[in-house]
Amino acid sequence: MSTLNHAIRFIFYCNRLHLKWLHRYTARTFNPWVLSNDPPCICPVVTIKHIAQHLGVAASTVARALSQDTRISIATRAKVAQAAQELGYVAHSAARQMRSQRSQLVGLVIPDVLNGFYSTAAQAISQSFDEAGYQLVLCISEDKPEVEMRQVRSLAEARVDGIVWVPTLKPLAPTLTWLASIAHVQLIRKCAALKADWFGIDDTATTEQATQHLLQLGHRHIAYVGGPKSLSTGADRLKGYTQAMHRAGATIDPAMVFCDAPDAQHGQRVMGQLLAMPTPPTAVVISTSRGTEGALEALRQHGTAVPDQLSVVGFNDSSANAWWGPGLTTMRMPVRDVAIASASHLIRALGQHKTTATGAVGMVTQYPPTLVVRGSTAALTPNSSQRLV
Amino acid sequence: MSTLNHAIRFIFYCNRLHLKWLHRYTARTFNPWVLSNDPPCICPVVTIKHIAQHLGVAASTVARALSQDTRISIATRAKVAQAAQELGYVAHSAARQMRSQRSQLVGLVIPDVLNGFYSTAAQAISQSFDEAGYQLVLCISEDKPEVEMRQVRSLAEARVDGIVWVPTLKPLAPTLTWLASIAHVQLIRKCAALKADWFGIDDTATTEQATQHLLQLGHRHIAYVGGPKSLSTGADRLKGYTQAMHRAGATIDPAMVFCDAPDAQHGQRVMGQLLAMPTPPTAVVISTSRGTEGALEALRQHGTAVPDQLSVVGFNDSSANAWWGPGLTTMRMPVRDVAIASASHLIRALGQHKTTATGAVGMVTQYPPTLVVRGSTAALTPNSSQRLV
DNA sequence: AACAAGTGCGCAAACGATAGCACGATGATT
DNA sequence: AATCATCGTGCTATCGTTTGCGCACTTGTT
Repeated sequence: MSTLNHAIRFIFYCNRLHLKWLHRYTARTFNPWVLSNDPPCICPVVTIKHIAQHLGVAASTVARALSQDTRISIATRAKVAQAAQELGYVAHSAARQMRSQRSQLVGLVIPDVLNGFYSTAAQAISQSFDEAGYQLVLCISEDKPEVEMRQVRSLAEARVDGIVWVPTLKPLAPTLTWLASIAHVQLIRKCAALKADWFGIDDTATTEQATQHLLQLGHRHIAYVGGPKSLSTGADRLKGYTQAMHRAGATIDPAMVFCDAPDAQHGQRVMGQLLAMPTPPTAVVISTSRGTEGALEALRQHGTAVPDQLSVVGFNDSSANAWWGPGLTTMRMPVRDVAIASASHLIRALGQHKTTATGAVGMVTQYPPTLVVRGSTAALTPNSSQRLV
Repeated sequence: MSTLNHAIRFIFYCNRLHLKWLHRYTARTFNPWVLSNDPPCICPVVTIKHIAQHLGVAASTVARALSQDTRISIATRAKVAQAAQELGYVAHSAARQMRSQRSQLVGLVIPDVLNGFYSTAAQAISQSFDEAGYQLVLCISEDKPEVEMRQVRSLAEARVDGIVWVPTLKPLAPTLTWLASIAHVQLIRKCAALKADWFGIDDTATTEQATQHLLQLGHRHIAYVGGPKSLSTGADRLKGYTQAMHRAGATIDPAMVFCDAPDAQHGQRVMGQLLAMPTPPTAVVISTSRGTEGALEALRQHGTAVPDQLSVVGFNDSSANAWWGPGLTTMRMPVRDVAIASASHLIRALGQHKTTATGAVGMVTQYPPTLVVRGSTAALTPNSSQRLV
């Protein structure tokens, strides 16, 4: 039996060996801070552990001291603050995000930043979020759904807390899926496929006012140059024009209504077409920002007399519009107000730790536009009406 | 020996038992995924662990499959990809950043985005980084050093991989300290206090060309309206004006040289002062973008005849400049090219895992401006010279 | 039949900050 | 004097991902 005895002892030995192993293993697992003797220091960044070691306190104490936790004594807090300062500590937001589930990032998806309309919005939104302690991730979608999709995906991966979004023409399905899981507001344009709080302009009113203004001046042959109908802004602005015309009993010539890409090229080309017509319109309403630029260029090139030969209402007021020829009558929009409102709304929602922007998703906040009358519109004169005969 | 044999077998049995134990233990310790029975599911986000559980493989396998690691069989990779798709997996970049030490974020610090000069740069930089797979964190410093400092601090905390930076007038010391630890390039303006690669315009050449143009037209009494001398751009542009004047033997009247805030208000006010002088200049060089806007407004309000009464050279060409009065002669700058070059340079540096932007820090890349001559400048006529007598 | 090389995948250790729990020390209360 | 509340702090699990190491199994080679 001595052999068996030995064997049993051997078993116990094995047991202890394993336990030791286990112990060493777990011990190695949770305290691997070889901070004091670390020549292979690849990352020269100071962490709270360094501060903790420096002061001889625990890392958690440092963390709490830095976040002004009242449980930590004032004296300790001061010491930690000083050490952090001396050692050049810079917090690591990604690590913080891992636990707190909040990135303090928000995404802004806009089609274009050269367009004064959107750059104004971007500036205001940037300021609002900056003040609220959020960082802004800028995405320029160039109005391309694929680009927008990629960017929204990236924002989702970055776990942005919220998104301010100007939808493109036809957002792709994955875009909507990803967005649905993030707090977000829609800006300027509405996306019917995804219910969300919306902030924008009363687009119908813009063109309605402009058309009414021209009608009151006696014009009846009024052309319209706008964006695509599939865009909410395009449809609403067309509606404003149509409504005003119908109400005044004016007939709409379908050949004088253009809804296409909202860019300068389109504006320039269409204005060229209008001017080349056998019986051109006596007035024109343009309802896109870039389209206005193109149209003005076309008018300049053709040497058209404004407003004698043609009355023009442009879109999106800027100081440059005052310079153009006789001064451009335009629709001025409170873009800055809209942008600030949308940002504030999102910030408020985020402050309440809501994943969806509000309880009542689908809120609509609409700002009124103003018509700024300058020299490019005038009453229908015998001259211009004679041209039609 | 049969007893011993049994004992030995028993030992092995125990070993296996222990291993199993160890296995179970570690399994409980390190795999506490109560994923299947988790009613208290706070975070509804799918992680690689969920995918792993779904497929019955290890999380590491999923991670490798998603990153197209060749060690994982094609079949497994396909299964993982499909499961990720079905479950709606979205990677968590913060967690990735924790290990990889790369955030795929870059910061852009510019003074203003309403200024066409900077919005053009922002657009180009945004596109470049987007294509390279980086996300852009936009910071608008409003030319305020404190704001800039706070924003750079935040960028450092976000551990951005790089920064494109338009320095403010007098960057604060901490700003420079934090920036020094991050790969960055300076854009447009130089910051002497912090050596870094710089991309910008040949600022001296801008005003030199403009002034030469006016001198060739016969002007001698040429005023200058620019930005502050403490800004590298302000100093260089003033230098260009001075050099051209000296070379032509023209005397510079200190009362006609204005270097102050580069905003529209200053431009408008100074232009008003110039026009009110007993012997006003016959020509003026304006070397800031916003200053030009203000000056044009002043000229419009005063009803000054341009170029008969006064020749004007503006700054930063835009389509609006062509509309203004007789067309504005301006200095056109390849802002887009500069911006793209700076972004590409930073992207290249980041690709080489460099912490500082390049080996040879302090590289200077300068692009030439072009003078676009329009109607706002004309030869000195007897009329305008008589006014001086 | 034994051995070497290769393939496919699992384990667990990080990354840095934070929060829950616990523990010792002090002072206050019964 | 014993118990309890309070205060200041420490320990460690956790977030989701990546990666080095290593095991098990398969195939090719002597």
